[in-house]
Amino acid sequence: MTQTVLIVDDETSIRDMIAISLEMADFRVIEADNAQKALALAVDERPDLILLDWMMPGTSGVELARRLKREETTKEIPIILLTAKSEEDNKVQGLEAGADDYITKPFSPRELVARMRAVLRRATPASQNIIEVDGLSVNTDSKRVSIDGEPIDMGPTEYRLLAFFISHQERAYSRAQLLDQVWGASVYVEERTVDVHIRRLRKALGEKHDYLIQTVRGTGYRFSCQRSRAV
Amino acid sequence: MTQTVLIVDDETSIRDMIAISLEMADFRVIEADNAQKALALAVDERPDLILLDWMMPGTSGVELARRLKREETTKEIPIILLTAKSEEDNKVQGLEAGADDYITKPFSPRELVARMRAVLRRATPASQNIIEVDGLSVNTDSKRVSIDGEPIDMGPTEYRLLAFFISHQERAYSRAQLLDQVWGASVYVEERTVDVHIRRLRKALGEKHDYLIQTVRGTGYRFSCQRSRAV
DNA sequence: CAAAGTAGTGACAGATTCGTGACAATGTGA
DNA sequence: TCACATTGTCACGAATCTGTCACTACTTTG
Repeated sequence: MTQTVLIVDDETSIRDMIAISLEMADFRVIEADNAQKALALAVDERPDLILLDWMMPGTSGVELARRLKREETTKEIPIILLTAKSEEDNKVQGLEAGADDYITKPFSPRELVARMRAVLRRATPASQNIIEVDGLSVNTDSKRVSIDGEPIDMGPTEYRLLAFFISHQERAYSRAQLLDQVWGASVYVEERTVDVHIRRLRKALGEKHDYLIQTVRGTGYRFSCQRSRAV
Repeated sequence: MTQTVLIVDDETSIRDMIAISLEMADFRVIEADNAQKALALAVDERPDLILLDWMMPGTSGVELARRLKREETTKEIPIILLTAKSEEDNKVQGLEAGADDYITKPFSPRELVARMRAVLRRATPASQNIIEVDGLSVNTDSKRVSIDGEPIDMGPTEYRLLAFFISHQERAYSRAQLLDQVWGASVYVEERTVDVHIRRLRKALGEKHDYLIQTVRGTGYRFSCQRSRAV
């Protein structure tokens, strides 16, 4: 879950110093020395946060901030302005341009990281790893399953089974394969045990979604959102 | 609220001199004469600031600074480097290692205290950092927790646990991860200890809010304001 | 249709995991 | 020094999960 930060500053030495501090604080860092490149990188890489120098030759930091906040793809990314001036009107101007915070040079790495965390906390509800199929969503970060937005409970084994299935859809697995994948290769349990857990999983999914777990007679089970037609 | 300062220097005479100046300025002082002890003390005592000698036999001050900034439990503690050399590249090297300021020997006690106060002031950003969820608010500056405006009490560990959780919502953490994040990587306690502190935290939150700390069976715990539906 | 094979289902005992109160050790401040 | 708060550990019981079985329902085959 490393977060990426884009540093935009025309001075290499400043960029480097910041980059080192941030990498130590476990951020991934990408850099740009002008507005043009910054814009391109922001769109391409979708950083979690942008550090923007106020003074730059060509397009200024404020102008760039304004543009970033206009673009649909980048408008959600929080921006912190770096400024050498401490005048109040710069602050206002910066915040009006859409910056989320600003910090006055010189600043300590500590202070910078602290501000960044504050901004990130405010902004990001932490990106989550979610797989969704027909209203059924499995969140592997919170280890939670929800149907039409409502979280539902199930046993650990049922959860692992579902998590495996939802990331291996449209493929039939034998009971032995499921035991290997979900229980682990070193566990010895009866094959029919799989049936019981499949039953419990179907029950947890409820009538509207239990069709997702399909029986492949003579083979095993399959997860698929395509319903089969009876012959 | 007396603040604690850790002095790390291999020369007893220098340590003593600094210690006396600082105690007179109403700081509590703890000392270490090598990197090993310093690290241990930093983790145990969580000083508010660390004064670190650049030149020490064995692990150097820079190296120690780097380590301190890597550890989750100590990375927030500001560091001032003491150096006999005044070369510019040392300064850069020190700041790169994560130091917040540096001061060149010889220095006057007055100057030292002034710098320390400056760093400590910077360390506590004026902006109030408040995270609020369903009437529960955690102020990470005042380190206070309140429910519906009413301040509530809890132990330091419970506070750290809650502070971690509230800024890492909707994610399941194992007991080992929580120990790493909240207790620190170098602390060895039983995993079940987490359970006990979870219990204490839940108790402190009271019946209306203890649902926020959810058990993820077979895994660990999760902070979330979404209640699950039983099946 | 009968027989054989395959999957669904409910129940249950044992195993695991978690909640909880108690306690001793330690730290802290008066 | 004493009272008090905090912390980590433990032991016990409660809650939940798990694997297995027995039985039923259904499907395929001959």
